[in-house]
Amino acid sequence: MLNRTYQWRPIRFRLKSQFLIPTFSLLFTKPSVSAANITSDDETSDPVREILNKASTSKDLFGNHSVRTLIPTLNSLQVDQIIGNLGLEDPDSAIDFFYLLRNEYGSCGSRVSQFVIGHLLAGKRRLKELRTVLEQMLQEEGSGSAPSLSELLENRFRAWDSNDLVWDMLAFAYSRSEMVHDALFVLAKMKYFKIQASILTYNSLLYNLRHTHIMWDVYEEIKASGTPQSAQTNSIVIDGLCGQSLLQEAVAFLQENEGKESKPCIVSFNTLMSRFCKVGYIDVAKSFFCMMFKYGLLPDAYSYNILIHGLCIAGSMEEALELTDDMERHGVQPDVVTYNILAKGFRLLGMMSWARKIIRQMLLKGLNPDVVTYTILICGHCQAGNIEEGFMLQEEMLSQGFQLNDIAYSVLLSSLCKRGQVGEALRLLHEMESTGLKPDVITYSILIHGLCKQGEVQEAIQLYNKMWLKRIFPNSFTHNAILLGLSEKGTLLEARMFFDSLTKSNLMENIVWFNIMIYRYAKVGKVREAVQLYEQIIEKGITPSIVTFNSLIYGFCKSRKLAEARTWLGMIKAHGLVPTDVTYTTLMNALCETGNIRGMFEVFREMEARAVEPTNITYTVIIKGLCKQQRLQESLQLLEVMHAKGSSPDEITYNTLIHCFCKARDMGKAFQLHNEMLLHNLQPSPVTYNILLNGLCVNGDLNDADRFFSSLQDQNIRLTKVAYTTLIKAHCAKGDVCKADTLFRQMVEKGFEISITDYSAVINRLCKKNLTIKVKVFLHVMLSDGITLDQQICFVMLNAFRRVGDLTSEFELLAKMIKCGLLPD
DNA sequence: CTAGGGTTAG
Repeated sequence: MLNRTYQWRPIRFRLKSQFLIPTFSLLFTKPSVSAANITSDDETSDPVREILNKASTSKDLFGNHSVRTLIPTLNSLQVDQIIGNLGLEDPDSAIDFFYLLRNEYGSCGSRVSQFVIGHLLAGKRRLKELRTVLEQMLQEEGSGSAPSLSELLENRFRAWDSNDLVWDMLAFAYSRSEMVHDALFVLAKMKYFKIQASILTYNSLLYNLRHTHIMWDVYEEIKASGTPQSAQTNSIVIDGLCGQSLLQEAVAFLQENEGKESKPCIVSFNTLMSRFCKVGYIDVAKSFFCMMFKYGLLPDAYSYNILIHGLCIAGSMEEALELTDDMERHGVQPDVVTYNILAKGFRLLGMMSWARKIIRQMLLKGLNPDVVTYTILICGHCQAGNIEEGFMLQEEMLSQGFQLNDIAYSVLLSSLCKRGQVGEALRLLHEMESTGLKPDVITYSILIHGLCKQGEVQEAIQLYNKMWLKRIFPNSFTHNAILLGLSEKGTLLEARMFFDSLTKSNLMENIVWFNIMIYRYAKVGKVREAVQLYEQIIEKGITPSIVTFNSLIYGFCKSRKLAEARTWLGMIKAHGLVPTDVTYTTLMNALCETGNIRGMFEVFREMEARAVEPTNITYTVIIKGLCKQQRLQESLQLLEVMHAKGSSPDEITYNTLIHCFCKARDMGKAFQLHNEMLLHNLQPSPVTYNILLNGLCVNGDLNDADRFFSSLQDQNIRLTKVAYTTLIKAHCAKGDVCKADTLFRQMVEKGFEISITDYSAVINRLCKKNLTIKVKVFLHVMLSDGITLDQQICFVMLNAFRRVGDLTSEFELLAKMIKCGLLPD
């Protein structure tokens, strides 16, 4: 007590303050807090004296009306004076006064007052409150404040009772607020004053530093300081080691340190199991689960949930359900998390009816769905393409008093983007922002990817820049999207430049960037460049993925180097990877294209032998192969197989078959297949119509083709340029130039871009029929369209003019050709 | 220490 009053003595403080007012006033407002005790009355302002008087006479200080009216008039100095005095006389009242100020007037007094209260709380071992007071202080001070706060504690409070405890709590609060450097500064000060830090403080610091090697310094210091370790200490180290991908070391650490001094800790085991599940070693996790029993530990709900989660992610739902039963048998009740994990497992497998069954079970248990439950359901519906159901669930959530979080919004955004409704997605982003949610790097990446997929790379880059402005930093996913957009929309060179800048500026290079580039090179037939990138991957020690190899194989197939493509199939196995449905389908497609149907079936048999499930694309390729051999009945049978297997044929499957029947001059069956598409809710594409139109032109009456074409136009069905050129060519060939002319004009009016090929197609056919007058008309239109001639079409026309004896036109054309440099002389 | 969101290939 004496010591305490000594520090509070106004004499020393006043002396100092007389010289230091300018700087000190910042921290201490004005001289002594306890001045009221000692100094003459005129130095103590009236409200302070009045409140202190009331405090000594009345029991219920704060129920007193006149005190209540005085409080709002107090300034910071006066608050310090009251707290300082009350603190000496009546700590409880001081604390009450402090809370009253904070809760009802939103003021916390100066740092001095806060530290006074801190010491009083520490003295009464009200540690949680002490932590709150300090954490609030640190929120306001921010990082880098440790030196000034330490100085205050050192100069003004060192001799106070419980001062050691406040120091420790200050370090702890800094650590919890993730101001690690400040925490270390305070710890250093404490070491200097020989104040022992508590294990809680050490653990918190250890936790914050667990992903760095400094973790060991803290750990060594804990040992050196002789502070008794808590059960938590070791599990933090274990988690840290796992986080640094040192799983072996983590296990070794557990074996060395657990169960020797104290009972081993469940948390350590849980941490290890969770980490091993995450990297796919579920069997290892299971063995830890069993080991717990040997150590005399009973797994808790976390242990079960972690293992159930691991099983669900691996798709072993049966085992996951068994373990859930086990859990109940051992008297550990499955909780909301357990059911959410199971529901997610079924969702991942696309088994939404089972997921709903799980949720029903949960409801029967009297557990209420939470935001995560709803998010899983929304995700499941969206995944199945039913966004509308997703939005209905959003409504339900809101009516249940849940607010959608950023993850639920991301799920909805992502499925809108996948459907190509990026505009809708952007609208949803605004809705999200208006509810106060902050889109994060994932949300932005989804949108950027959506925009890039739609070819709106400029907009994507704008969003990318906006993200930077909001200090949300793009990650490799974001860059994937931009690279993808550039490679699809821009030139290959542009994409390569962006790719090079990515690989140069990023320490962690991403296999997906390489895969995107390799695929692009493969697609345009630049296998050499693709292989060069593959060599770079190997040189840099990056692990290639199955996509890398599939893209390379695709490249060799595109360049008709099938033997090499097969060699690369061997490389997949050499790298410990497994060929996928894409691998085999790519090869099968290439063999089919070259007419090697036997080879195609050989690959298919290998695929079956390796138990790789064929997809609808695989079946479509086989159908294409069968069609090539005119095995029409078999291809129709395969279509039935697809329906039966639930491997739904898509629009391309039908287009393949329709094309095949058109070629076989069976237009009836072709149209029947078209109707079947509609029955299966498959929207025929412009390609479907081109195939049918061409079929009618080649096999049937041109009038049928015309009628079909107009009916499509009447229904406002989207058609491509090919539909027009198909009909135009047919009319040219049959000699109805008038009709061809009309269609050509229509095509131009629709805004399609017309090239020399389109004119050449018409002119070629007209020339064949010696319809040179019409040729001249088309030539004129073409030239006025700004299209330049090429040598090939000129010679065709010259020959035609010569045949019909139109010398004038022949010379005119020759003159034009010389002007364009199409003739040597 | 457990549950919910984003990437490349035919």
